[in-house]
Amino acid sequence: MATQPWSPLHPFLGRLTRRSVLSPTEEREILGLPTRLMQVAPNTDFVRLGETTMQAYVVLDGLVGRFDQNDCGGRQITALHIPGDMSDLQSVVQPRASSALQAMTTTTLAAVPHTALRNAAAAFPGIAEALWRDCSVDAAILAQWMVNIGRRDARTRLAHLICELACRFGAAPATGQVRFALPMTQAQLADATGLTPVHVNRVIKSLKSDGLTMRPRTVWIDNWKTFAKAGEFDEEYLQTGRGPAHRSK
Amino acid sequence: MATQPWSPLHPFLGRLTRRSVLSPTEEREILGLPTRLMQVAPNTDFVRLGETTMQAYVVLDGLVGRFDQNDCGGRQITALHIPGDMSDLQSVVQPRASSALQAMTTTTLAAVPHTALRNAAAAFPGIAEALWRDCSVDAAILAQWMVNIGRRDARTRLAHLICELACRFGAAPATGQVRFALPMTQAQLADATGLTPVHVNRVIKSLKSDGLTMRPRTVWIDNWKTFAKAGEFDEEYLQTGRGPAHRSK
DNA sequence: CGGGCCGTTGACACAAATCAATGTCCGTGG
DNA sequence: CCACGGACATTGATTTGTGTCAACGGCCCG
Repeated sequence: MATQPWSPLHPFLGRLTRRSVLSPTEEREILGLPTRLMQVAPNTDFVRLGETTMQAYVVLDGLVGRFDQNDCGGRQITALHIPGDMSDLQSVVQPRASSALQAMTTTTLAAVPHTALRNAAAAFPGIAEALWRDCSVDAAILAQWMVNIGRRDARTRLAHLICELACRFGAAPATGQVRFALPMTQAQLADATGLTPVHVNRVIKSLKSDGLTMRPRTVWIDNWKTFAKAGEFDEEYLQTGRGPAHRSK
Repeated sequence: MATQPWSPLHPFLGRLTRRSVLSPTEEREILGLPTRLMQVAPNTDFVRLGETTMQAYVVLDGLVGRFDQNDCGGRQITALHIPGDMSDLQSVVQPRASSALQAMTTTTLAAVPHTALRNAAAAFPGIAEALWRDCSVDAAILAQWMVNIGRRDARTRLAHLICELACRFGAAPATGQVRFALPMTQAQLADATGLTPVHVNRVIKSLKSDGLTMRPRTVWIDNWKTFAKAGEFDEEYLQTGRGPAHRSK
């Protein structure tokens, strides 16, 4: 890997190889995918509902939310994408966007054309499988969010979301203390949890008793184990450990 | 197609080709996949949480639910699979089950080994893409359910679910009247909507004023358009129309 | 005939939404 | 440098949708 060429897609490759086994050729193929870098201002959609896209977007820096709404304008965030994530992977097989993608802070993206991804997937079964697996992990996260929203009270719900983000950001959940940057407003947290901004505020206050401190852009957790229990959190579903090497022969 | 051999997987092929374009060879490949037929009694899990599976299951008859739970035993159904669906497609790339699969009525399944699916996907890029696309539509449905649970009140929520099922069952949403069989108890509807059985009951009664009648195993809707409005339902996300033929060259 | 599952209904409790202010920070422009 | 405005956070009072508890009824099936 010392001789790998530089590519903006390194974080993305890292995300893939954390879960899937790729051959050196396949890794080179990923890093060699054509990209177009772009920067997006906070609170602006870069994919709009119903739009047909020709590319998928790797998040390099910042935070991206997938936004859906009901008919009365109620917003629901159905996914959050952090650096390394391909925020629109499914658009490769489903180019018409069924929800909007919005940068939640100043965000740097690498756009990768669908054609390039599709050709890579067709030529290298290992890549196809890795991409498919990544979609599938996203779906597992979605299912957890559903349990969260459908069957947990506001306190547990918010704690669970924060735990998930702590894990995904790799904020050392082994140690007692956890601290990470989270560039989300309380209103955005409300949109992600199906709550009200006001109630999110109250819940945050209430979670102080479980060792949570939130300042504008940072999260502080006194004791990971305690707090994870408050959020009924079990990181299993994040598939942090790389699955067995399912290589098609 | 008149000369196609008989296969229990015809319904599954139909599901795939409604959304993806497959070559005749690829279609034959799908139909030729090895299967093992099995019948499952009502309310029994055929995939348990945490289990590692070696096959995926096509629903041939009946109804399958994907069950998750919180730590207090609250159940949440995160997906429903009707005949033609591959109920566990993601297990191909993620064999460790992150939720349980339960037959909700007497259900007939066709088990297809992962190895066969993976080999087919590796040999035929069109098949890989079709499978990937199907996973992706499931994810879109999941996202809609999240909006449903997170941002709609109980009435709208239940109406939306019923509309979705009506569409997926192909219950002629063009005409005014709709009628279809739905083998779910009110408690199961509650698990799917994040509500309480008692409240589901009340909401059903309330939805009578929008032309809904539910008898034990059948749903009756007087006027589809009226009722769809009550459920804020727009079938777009079900991807009923087949997407453009994204064939990798 | 009896027992269990499911649907139905009522009274009541409570979590979260709603409404409405006020406070704090921060960038911008006078 | 200070005044202003806007975005966010915070707090209180009040309402309401949904959950909870408990009982009863119908129906099927053994």
